[in-house]
Amino acid sequence: MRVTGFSARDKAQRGAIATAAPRRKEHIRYAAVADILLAAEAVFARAGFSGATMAAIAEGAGLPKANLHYYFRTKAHLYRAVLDHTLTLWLAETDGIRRDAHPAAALGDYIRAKMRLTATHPDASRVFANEMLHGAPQIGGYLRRELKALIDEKSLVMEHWAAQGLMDRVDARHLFFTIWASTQTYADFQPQVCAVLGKTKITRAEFERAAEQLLRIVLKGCGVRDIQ
Amino acid sequence: MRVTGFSARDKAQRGAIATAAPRRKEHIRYAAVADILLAAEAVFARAGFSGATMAAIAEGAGLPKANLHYYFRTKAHLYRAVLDHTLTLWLAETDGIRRDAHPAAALGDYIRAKMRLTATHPDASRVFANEMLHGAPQIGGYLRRELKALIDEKSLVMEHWAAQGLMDRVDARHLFFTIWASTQTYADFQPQVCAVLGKTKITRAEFERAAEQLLRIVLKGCGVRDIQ
DNA sequence: TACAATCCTGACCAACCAGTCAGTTTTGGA
DNA sequence: TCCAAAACTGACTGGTTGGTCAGGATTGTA
Repeated sequence: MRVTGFSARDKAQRGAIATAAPRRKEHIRYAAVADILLAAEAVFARAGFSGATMAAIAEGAGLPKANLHYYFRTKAHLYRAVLDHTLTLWLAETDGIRRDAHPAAALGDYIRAKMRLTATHPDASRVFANEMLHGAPQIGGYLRRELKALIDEKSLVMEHWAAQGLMDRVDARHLFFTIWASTQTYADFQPQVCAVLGKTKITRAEFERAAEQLLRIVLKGCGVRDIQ
Repeated sequence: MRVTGFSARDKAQRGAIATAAPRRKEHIRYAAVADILLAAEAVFARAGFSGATMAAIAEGAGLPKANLHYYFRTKAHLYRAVLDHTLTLWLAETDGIRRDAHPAAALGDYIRAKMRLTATHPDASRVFANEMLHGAPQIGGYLRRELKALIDEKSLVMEHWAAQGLMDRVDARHLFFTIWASTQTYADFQPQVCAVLGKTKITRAEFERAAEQLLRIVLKGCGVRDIQ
């Protein structure tokens, strides 16, 4: 997913995204780019854009710093590539929310999927959160276009469900904010969660526990009827 | 509230906190420190610790940079002062959650208060979020001590309410995570909220709308009985 | 008014860091 | 094996920024 409309001619982007291209040493590029993106995600997640250093990312990827600049011209280019990668994860999982589904199943699956995503990709969540906190300079346009359109559409679905008597009439937009915030907090605010739970890490079981309670509260709170 | 245990002898701290002290030019110091903290909060909120520059804060406060260093020895000291200031806001508002209150009123008031705090102090929320994202290096101890103790206590209150049949048996810790996340998201993820709502800023009315829906979903979702 | 404590500031410096570049090594097709 | 494209790298640079400092200005009390 390209959301930034940035540097279509960037070497690394081309290598990472184009699938049909002159074969040759593509696997080298592909592997290097993957390593760099992985290391960059971790560093950007913890330090934000300004706090991250190319040296730290290079060390994480096990490469000399100059090599990063061979694949990604600037730190900003690398950051945008990480963001793009992150956003591909974000929009997914809403497919189940459609008119012909039952809200209990659709919303339940969505919440579970969101929580699973948070558990498996916490750094992606943190990169996204950092970008938000800084005013979303890179992805503002994407949010106003693609995301807004998606949620507008899902709002209609929920209105339809309400009209059918399958659930209460709720503001779908604010409901999404609640679900997003309540799941992502387990990545973004992990230190707080761990501190309050008295643990050093959030276990798989704890994630499931969190998902089940959130799901129960949201479904019951929105008056979602059980599947008959 | 001093949570960092840092530099008790720091001039600015002493000036800003001690109330009984040799009178003299204290008002000058007090006013300057207040200006600096205000400007610093705004800059740290948007840029994080690394992205914030002393020059930007100085400009925001209308002071030369060297003057900042007169009141706060280092950027780190200033940051901790801002965090301390932020945390005084955080722990408040839970007073209403006690055994002899009714959960409908207590939880309702708490959610409204949290949302109001988010609306009036968005930058405080963002500074806090930044600190979390960076692994809470400064306030980890505070979270593990004061915050954990507080939530442990509130958990007992909710268990009591459940035993009385006033609400369902829920995991109070995860419920707090949900409430915190769902309110603070309107500050921390403001760009996303604005984008989805198709607005440029979140109005007072929209905040109330958000609070009321969250409150309704949480209370109904937790099976809180209406006040008879 | 004297004067000491406090407040204020321009100019400067050392550290850090993104980005460059010239030159070397590796790769794989012909 | 040859060779051109691609991959790689150590060393360097210019700009930014946190922090210092010497000295000047204000303040309020005695």
